[in-house]
Amino acid sequence: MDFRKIDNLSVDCVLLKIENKVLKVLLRKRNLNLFAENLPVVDDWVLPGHYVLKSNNLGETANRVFEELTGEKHLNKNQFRAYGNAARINTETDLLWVRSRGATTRTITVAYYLILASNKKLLNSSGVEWFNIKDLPQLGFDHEKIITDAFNDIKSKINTEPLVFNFMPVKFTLNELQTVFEVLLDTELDNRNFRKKITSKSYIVPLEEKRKGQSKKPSRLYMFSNDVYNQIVETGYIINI
Amino acid sequence: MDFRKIDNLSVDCVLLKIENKVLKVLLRKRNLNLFAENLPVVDDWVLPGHYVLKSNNLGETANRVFEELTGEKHLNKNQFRAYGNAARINTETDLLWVRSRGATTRTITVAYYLILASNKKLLNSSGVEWFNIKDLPQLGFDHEKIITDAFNDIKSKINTEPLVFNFMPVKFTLNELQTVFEVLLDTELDNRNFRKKITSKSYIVPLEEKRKGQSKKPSRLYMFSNDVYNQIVETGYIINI
DNA sequence: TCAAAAGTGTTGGGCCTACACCCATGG
DNA sequence: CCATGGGTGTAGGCCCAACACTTTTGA
Repeated sequence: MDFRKIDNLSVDCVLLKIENKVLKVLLRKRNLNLFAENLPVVDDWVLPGHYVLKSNNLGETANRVFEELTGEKHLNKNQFRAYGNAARINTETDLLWVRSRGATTRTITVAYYLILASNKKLLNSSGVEWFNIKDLPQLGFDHEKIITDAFNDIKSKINTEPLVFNFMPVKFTLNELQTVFEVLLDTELDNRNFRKKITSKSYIVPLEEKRKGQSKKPSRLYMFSNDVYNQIVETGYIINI
Repeated sequence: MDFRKIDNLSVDCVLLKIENKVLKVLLRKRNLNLFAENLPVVDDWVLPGHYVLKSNNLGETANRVFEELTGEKHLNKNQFRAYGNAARINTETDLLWVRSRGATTRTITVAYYLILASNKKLLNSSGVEWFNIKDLPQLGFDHEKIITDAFNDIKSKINTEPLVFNFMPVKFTLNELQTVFEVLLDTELDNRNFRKKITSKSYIVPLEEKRKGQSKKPSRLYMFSNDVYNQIVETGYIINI
């Protein structure tokens, strides 16, 4: 195992979750005081990421970012684009920051998005915060574009890949699932029609269990079965909202 | 302009075209004789690519590969994935090859696909050859996987993005377009239904012109209008074969 | 005149949309 | 007993798939 980092290669992660009908991105505070006067020279937000170690794969690097934040392994992660323009790092603050890290100013970053279920909590949330994707703070580098690209990729895949279920806890209600679609697509859906479509899919399995307490009337729980989905997908079946 | 290359970063290009109802990939002969006996140590095929120069963007590097082969600029190109596993270069031949080039054995490659119209000819085709994507020769590195990934990406986008038209000359007949869909999706389509769908799209514009000579009966030519498409796309319109 | 590809319409069924009220429970 | 979110059925229309023959020309 070689723990030295490749000084021009990093992985950035767009962690996403839906909470209270809002799509949120996790950002890390970037802060650097160069002068005694305590004037922050760099004071904005960036995506969580890591330089890639000599012995690590790209995906392993994304896993590591995720583990440090959540304490958990194994996750759906999607690589969606690499960013490596020569002038990608060009503002004074970005250059300052990169140099302070002993990295090169021509850094390639490979971007992943990782979707968290709404009930997941972060293990370590110091220096890190969830932001509404429609109301982002000042971001460093080209990270605003990276977030936009991630969101667009997700939207483009939502009808053909079972991505949505990553936003869900293992057991979920149909109304919760509908909300996820509505938030991601930014529309309203007809509840009766939605239920018909969803319950017609063999890979969305109704459980005996009902959830009590959340609302007045108990609601039936469903789960997504990857096993069943993988059988079906061969014949071109998709979710079509 | 800094012409030194970044020794751990390359761009590989999957050039694709459809010819005689066959989807073809362009490969470059890889050949290296290390010993006087003239035994070829490396003798297989790889994707055309380049190391990235310090002053070049990733996309510019893809453009350069394309220009050297076709003599033309400006092209639709799609970045679809980066490959950077630590053990990505691991066979004896691949290691030998990379070292002979003075590059590092931990190289990240960013992959693009570029689609050529069926009537386009290569400017410089020495050391390079078109192969049926279903019948590839011995390939170096992980280039077989890269080609598979490219193909899957195209298939996944074919119904939602106007990718197919890149396989077409500017002016084309409906039957030619149908063939492209059939080759890419590996199915047969009903000619009457296909024509109805296609001619219902305002961005596929019939021309006055007819093509003579190719077949007995002259056939009407159509063109794809990006202008019109861009207007329409906002309202969620797509090609739906 | 015939071979070869271009081009053309209709019908039945399935699927999708639109739409309003009752149910089960907690407070 | 009432407030709250959970849950249900139908009818009309649109779209899609299935299907076979005529047209135009070159040879």
